Amino acid sequence: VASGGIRAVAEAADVSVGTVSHYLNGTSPVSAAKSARIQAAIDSLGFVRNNAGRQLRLGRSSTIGYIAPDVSNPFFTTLAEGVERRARDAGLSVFLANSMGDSSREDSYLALFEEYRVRGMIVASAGEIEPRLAAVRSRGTPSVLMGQPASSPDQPSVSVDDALGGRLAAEHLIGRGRGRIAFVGGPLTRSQVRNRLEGASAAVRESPGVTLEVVDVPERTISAGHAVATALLERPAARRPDAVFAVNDLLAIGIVQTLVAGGLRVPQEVAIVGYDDIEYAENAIVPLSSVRPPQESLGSAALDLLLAVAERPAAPVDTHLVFAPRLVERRSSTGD
Amino acid sequence: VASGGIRAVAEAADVSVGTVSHYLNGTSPVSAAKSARIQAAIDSLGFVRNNAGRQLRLGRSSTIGYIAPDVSNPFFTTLAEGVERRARDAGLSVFLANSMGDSSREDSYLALFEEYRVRGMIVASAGEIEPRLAAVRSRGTPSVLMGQPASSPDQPSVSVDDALGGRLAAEHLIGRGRGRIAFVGGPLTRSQVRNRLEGASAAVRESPGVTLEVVDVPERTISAGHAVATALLERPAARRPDAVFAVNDLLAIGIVQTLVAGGLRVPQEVAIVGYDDIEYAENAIVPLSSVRPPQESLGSAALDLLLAVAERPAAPVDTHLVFAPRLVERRSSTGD
DNA sequence: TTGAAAGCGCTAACAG
DNA sequence: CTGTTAGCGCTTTCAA
Repeated sequence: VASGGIRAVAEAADVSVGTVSHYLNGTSPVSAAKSARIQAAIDSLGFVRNNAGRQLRLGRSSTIGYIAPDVSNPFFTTLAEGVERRARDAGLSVFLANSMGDSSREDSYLALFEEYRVRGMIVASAGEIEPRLAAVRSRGTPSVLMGQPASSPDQPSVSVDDALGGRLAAEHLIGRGRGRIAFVGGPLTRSQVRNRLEGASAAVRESPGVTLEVVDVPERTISAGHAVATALLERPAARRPDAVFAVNDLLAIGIVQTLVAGGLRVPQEVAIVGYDDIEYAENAIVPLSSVRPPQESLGSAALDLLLAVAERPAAPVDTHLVFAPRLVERRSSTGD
Repeated sequence: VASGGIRAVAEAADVSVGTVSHYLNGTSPVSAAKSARIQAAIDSLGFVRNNAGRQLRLGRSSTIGYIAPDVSNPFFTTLAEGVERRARDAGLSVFLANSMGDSSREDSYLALFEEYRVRGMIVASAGEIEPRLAAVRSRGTPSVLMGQPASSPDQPSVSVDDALGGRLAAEHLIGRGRGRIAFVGGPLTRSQVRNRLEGASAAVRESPGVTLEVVDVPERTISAGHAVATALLERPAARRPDAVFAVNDLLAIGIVQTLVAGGLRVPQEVAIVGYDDIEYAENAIVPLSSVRPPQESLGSAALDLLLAVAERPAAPVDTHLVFAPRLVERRSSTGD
């Protein structure tokens, strides 16, 4: 059964509370005899340091908050691992919160972390969150926006060069001789989607004779991919694209599955490139070529940036980090 | 920029700290005039309630901790959603921690949540964690073990009847006329794996003429499934099983993919049943039959149980909840 | 090395 | 309705 705090320990060990604190934190040397007595008291009392008291006194916590829109997307999990690893090195802990893409949940976790006085937050959001982060920042809690470049210079962010990613995908397909490319993705209100399309578009523009068709989809799931591919199969062969660039891997996987099931050969008749390089990409029926953001680096970079701005709020460092993705070539686009 | 606490607000609004506290918590009515002044002060000062002070005073927090071994497994995420939904109804928040299957991380989050004095924890662990939970419990923090039935009567747990799940899968395959079943999974040190096998085994034992082969695998991933299926394809047709029961869906998906790619017809030549019914199961090349635990209920039941034992530590309630899974039939086992 | 004591921000009991 | 006040458990000067 739980018992008193540091005071009870002090009494049981017949020392002062200050000494117990020093023993606990190594703030100042404690004699061997007293150390032993203190430890014995801790064990027999089942003492656990109360973080509320500690944090109240210290004025700050050593926890950072990470808000992800969709914990079930492997992409965000990989990021979280990078964040955690680096946090651990810095002696910090990470609390995860799952906003499920819902902005009211996002808000309530933002508020919760603020009340907990976390050292800072890392926020991956699908929506318009900068104003909220600005408010939080003005009250003293720093944050790093993850996944999209911040528009305000005061808001640190870590993101991926999606236009470059789109360009890499398109250039690769064009380089393999494809001339009728379909871009599958949406909605274009998302900057990530828009930028990937723009990059692909630029590459196509520079290649005479190559066309780019846009297939807008509301969701980026495997089933959405099935639907798109079903429609593609119904077209006469001449009007079908000979290459597909899907805005994420789930879509791409759905497309590949349905095309193959429908008798089309991938990549001979239709080559496919996805985006994110999630674990399932490598293990799809036809291993999927994919644009790969440097997921591990993103997470640790976000934490480093957060620490940097937390130390010196008037940040002289460059606070808008953009990482370059690279293309991972697999059979879905190179196996012919 | 952040500023003082409740006292600064009181001064700015020209009221007492008690009144501010009452305003904040609705503990006692506050006149309209003062309410307005207080709110104005809060806004202009950017005041945010300090949880450390609050919690120190209250003596307990309204947060619960959830430790998952693998946030990227959709199964645990679905559980987490159930937990969160119910927590929200009860006015509680949930902090997620990702142990990545590593028991030292598990330990450090356990300790962290304990220092934070969470109302309780929900712990999904792959390993031997009961002794640790017992220690934590003896110091005053209640917990619910998720995914495996606790062996101690004092440790509340929420789990799935895996033996029943195994039985359902096997009976279904036998009922469809299959006689040579392969159980693919491992390691048998995991109780979940062992129980699923036992259930299947019992069903086979009751069906004369039916055989059950065990294919032990160290991992339960898509690639492990690929490896198993590759080996299966190399066997002469007569020595191949006519049905496969895979201990989870990732394995099953890998197996289906490789078999189909190898020219075998699923389910005509080999029928397949998986376990967990993750989202990808429904969207596999051949939609996968799968044993489905009641994921939504599991999460909310765990939270309810936690609250129940937190209220009355000498629990008269039944603290070992076991849920029955059901079989979801899809084409991989019924499409012939 | 050790002890004594102040005070972090907040809530709730009590008195008005 | 509102103000005063006593701690919640901890760290950290400051002296000894």
